[in-house]
Amino acid sequence: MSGVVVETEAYRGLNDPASHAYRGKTSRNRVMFGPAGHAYVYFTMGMHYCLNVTTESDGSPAAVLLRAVQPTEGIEEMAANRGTQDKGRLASGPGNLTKAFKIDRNLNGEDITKSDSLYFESGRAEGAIRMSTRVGVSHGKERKWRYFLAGSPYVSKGRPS
DNA sequence: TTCGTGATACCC
DNA sequence: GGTATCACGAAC
Repeated sequence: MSGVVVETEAYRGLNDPASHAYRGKTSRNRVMFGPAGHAYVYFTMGMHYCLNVTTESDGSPAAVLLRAVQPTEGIEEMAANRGTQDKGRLASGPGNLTKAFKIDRNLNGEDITKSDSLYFESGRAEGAIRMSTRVGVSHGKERKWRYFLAGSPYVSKGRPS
């Protein structure tokens, strides 16, 4: 299975009230404090996993949340995982994304620079990248740290310009 | 719009 | 020990 990332959000620990790392290191967010290039997978809202990739150096908590992916390979498998045929929504939203790709806590802390099961390739989607405020965040709205591919049907619902 | 859902973190 | 909060999604 693979796809093109079309929507992300940035979280930078200290001084970012929306970040899990804002209140310091905990057992849950510890991988955010580690070196860059690791997967941070957490369970939230009682039913959703979210996939992040850590950035910055060891001791500096920061991560990028992957919010939406445009599926390219393994679409049938993702559809089966999601229980829907709606191609435009297979991975549109953090919870949907992890479900489509079967991502769970087994991948928490995975080194994506070495892993065979989860990794990224360089490249860039066609189209304009736009920024907006992050979704579902009550504080820190002055930071427009949500990035998405303009006009893509694969980004999650609610597309402020 | 509303409601389900459960881990986490923080308050006793 | 209890409980308020939450980087959400699906159904209505």
